[in-house]
Amino acid sequence: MSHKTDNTGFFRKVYRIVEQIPYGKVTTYGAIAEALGSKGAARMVGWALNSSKYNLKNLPAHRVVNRNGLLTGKRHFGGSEVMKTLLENEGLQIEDDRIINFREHFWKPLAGDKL
DNA sequence: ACACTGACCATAA
DNA sequence: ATTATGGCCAGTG
Repeated sequence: MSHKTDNTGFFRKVYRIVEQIPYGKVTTYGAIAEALGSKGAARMVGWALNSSKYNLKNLPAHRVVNRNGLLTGKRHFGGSEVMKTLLENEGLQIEDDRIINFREHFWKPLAGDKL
């Protein structure tokens, strides 16, 4: 993995969207990939966020969950409850690694922004 | 250059 | 309901 700060292309676009997720809102890997024009590249979004922990530590990566509102990335936040706690601090309710009323807190990335 | 992996997703059986 | 499969594409060995 690259521990550099020179993120190019796809990764940079992912970061650009993630940093726009409003406080208390969440979005999904697939939605980000779709906004980027690569619908099937949802897996790469997670991969980009994985790298982000070496580059951009302020990135609100905890606001990205899978399409079911499941905290699938929790194991990459160090402790097992870290991601959950971060979200709860933003007013979300989580039960069994799933965001309650996920749809109401979902934020759709703006597909139009050029990045 | 090739094979495999991955914080995913949609579809099919 | 669950499992299997293909796609997506950057990174790594």
